[in-house]
Amino acid sequence: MAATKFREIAEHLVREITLLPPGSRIEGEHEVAARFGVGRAAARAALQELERRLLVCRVRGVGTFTARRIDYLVSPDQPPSWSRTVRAAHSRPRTVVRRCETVPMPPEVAGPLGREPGSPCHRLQRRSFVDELPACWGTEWVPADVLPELGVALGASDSLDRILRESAGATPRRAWWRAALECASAETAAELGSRAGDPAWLVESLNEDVPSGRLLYLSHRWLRADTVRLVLETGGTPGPRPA
Amino acid sequence: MAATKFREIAEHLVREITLLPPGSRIEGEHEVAARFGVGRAAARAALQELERRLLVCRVRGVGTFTARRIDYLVSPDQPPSWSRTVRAAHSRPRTVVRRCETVPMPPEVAGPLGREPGSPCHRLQRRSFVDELPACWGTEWVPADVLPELGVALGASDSLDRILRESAGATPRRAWWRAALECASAETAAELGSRAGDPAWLVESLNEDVPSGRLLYLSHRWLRADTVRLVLETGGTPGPRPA
DNA sequence: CAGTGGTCTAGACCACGGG
DNA sequence: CCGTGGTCTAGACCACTGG
Repeated sequence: MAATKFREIAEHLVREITLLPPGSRIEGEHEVAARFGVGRAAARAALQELERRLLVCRVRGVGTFTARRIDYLVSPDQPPSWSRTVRAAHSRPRTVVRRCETVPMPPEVAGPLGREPGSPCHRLQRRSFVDELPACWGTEWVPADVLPELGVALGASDSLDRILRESAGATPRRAWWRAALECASAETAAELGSRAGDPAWLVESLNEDVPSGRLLYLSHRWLRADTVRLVLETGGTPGPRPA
Repeated sequence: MAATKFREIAEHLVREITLLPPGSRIEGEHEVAARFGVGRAAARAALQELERRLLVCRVRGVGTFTARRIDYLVSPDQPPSWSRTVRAAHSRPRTVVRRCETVPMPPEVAGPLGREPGSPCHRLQRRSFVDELPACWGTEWVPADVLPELGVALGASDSLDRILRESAGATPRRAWWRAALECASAETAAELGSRAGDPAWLVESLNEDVPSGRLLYLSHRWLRADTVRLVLETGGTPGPRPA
């Protein structure tokens, strides 16, 4: 099966590390090379193989660690909330506001949101973390009529979902979304703390208030594929539905 | 920006190959090493960087070529047809039946399809190609009451969508689906002609007949991420909808 | 058969992060 | 400062593909 040295080493290491909890430190390149009696290139190839399979995370100057990766379910049935989704995966969420400014709504945003182009709108740029590791970055467009004092509310909570529930009396839900896996541009990679060309999700979503159907905000976010295992699902359950 | 040799070479090559049509042959490792006056490891790293960004495709014993990658839109508004979707991307589709047998419907299939467990059902295993490159593999479960003679119909056409339209008088549409990006198991990778651990999409979908709402079949397919750029979208247009 | 990418050695120097 | 992973050389042999 694995006729090469580095694959045999990789298979050996897989069996060892699958037992360990996420974030555990494992052997580095030099140690693997010494333990298996191979050159550093072979040891390196083995660890890169594990990295490619998203089983380990390697950081220069620090070491090699078993991967932390969370499941992130995007569905109309799930609330569009970073903090809730991350906590559901037993990890710690955090979101940091990078910019929040009120601007005239651009036409490409006004169209989906059903507002007048040029009407006042909050442009919110944020980064989100899983266990303090950068995982998500993007922009939300919130019409001012939804919540005039968004900037003030962000001082009290970093969850947009929570703010809209508590300060705007809304119940957000994903009304429409689109997702694709891309290769990160240099700019996107910089925000995500990854490298240009690394795989990243682009998730666009339009969110509405459940009871009223009023459109609340438009979201445009990048997620690191090595940190977030995205699962995308249409609403409802797979099965016979009423006519 | 790119302080290393291999990144500079990679950037240089990116500018050259973005002008070329897909499938064009480009320089190999030895040529790149000679042209840029570096060792083979640096040349190799540069070409691997392009491969990681899905810009080139490398085959041992053959050479390095600019990538062919098609857009594959999964949406309730798009027909669930491999051949239609691939042709829409200006490529040649082909599907090969590996197995087609009539079996009692397993419970996990009967549930979503709203049939009795154990009722007769076609279990259809197929591989699909883009421009003769393996790209997709999976299973479809078609209740026998939808089309008793599925095996016969497959002799005339390799498109399940077309068969259902012409022989069963149905208009298939995706009623529900779920998608996630996984690392291929050894078995899946073998069917896709890729390597274990390579990224692959798992797309499950439940398809119905548009006018009647009758559930037609359940699909469970793997797609090579380096061949298919999957875009997943909910139905409808992003914008204000009628109440 | 010649040419391709895949693997591997035995070195070397470097950039980075933490104590 | 030391250890980490990142880069790189100059070789070598191999497996695979195509003509």
